[in-house]
Amino acid sequence: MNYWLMKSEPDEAAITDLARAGTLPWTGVRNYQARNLMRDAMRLGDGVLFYHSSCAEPGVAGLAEVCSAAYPDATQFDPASPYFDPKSKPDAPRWVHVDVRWRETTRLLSLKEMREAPELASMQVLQRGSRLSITPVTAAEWQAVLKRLHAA
DNA sequence: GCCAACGTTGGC
DNA sequence: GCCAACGTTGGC
Repeated sequence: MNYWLMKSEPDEAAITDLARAGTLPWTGVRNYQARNLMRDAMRLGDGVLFYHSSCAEPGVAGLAEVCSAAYPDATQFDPASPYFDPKSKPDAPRWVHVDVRWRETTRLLSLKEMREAPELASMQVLQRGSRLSITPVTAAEWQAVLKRLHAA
């Protein structure tokens, strides 16, 4: 069992959208490191911290889980999509993604609170210059986040 | 394979 | 809108 933090812009997909849909394909990843994590390291049932980014209140907004293996991202072949990649060919898809399933909509654990929490200081998403949209989370960090989320 | 130029991310 | 940090591109 592994744990991850996955960033989503709430304008595109907020935790409320995931709660409504049940599951969502994690489309639009166009970074090789993040793709490789989905393709090579994620397993069914892995825990996901659903993080809202590029918004007024960035932070962890809920919990989800990986519910599919990696498969080709259809948006890469769609010229009308902002994620269209003309260099990617259907017989050799460049971009893949997993599906995630909603588990829980939590209170917002803000980026500010995360930065102020000593037990979360090791989280990759908090490191200087970290931009990766998908980052691994240790079991200890996962437990620490859950403890905070479920505290008063 | 180097690396300068350019593009993107994402908090502020 | 700014800008630091990092990724990608493409000429050589």
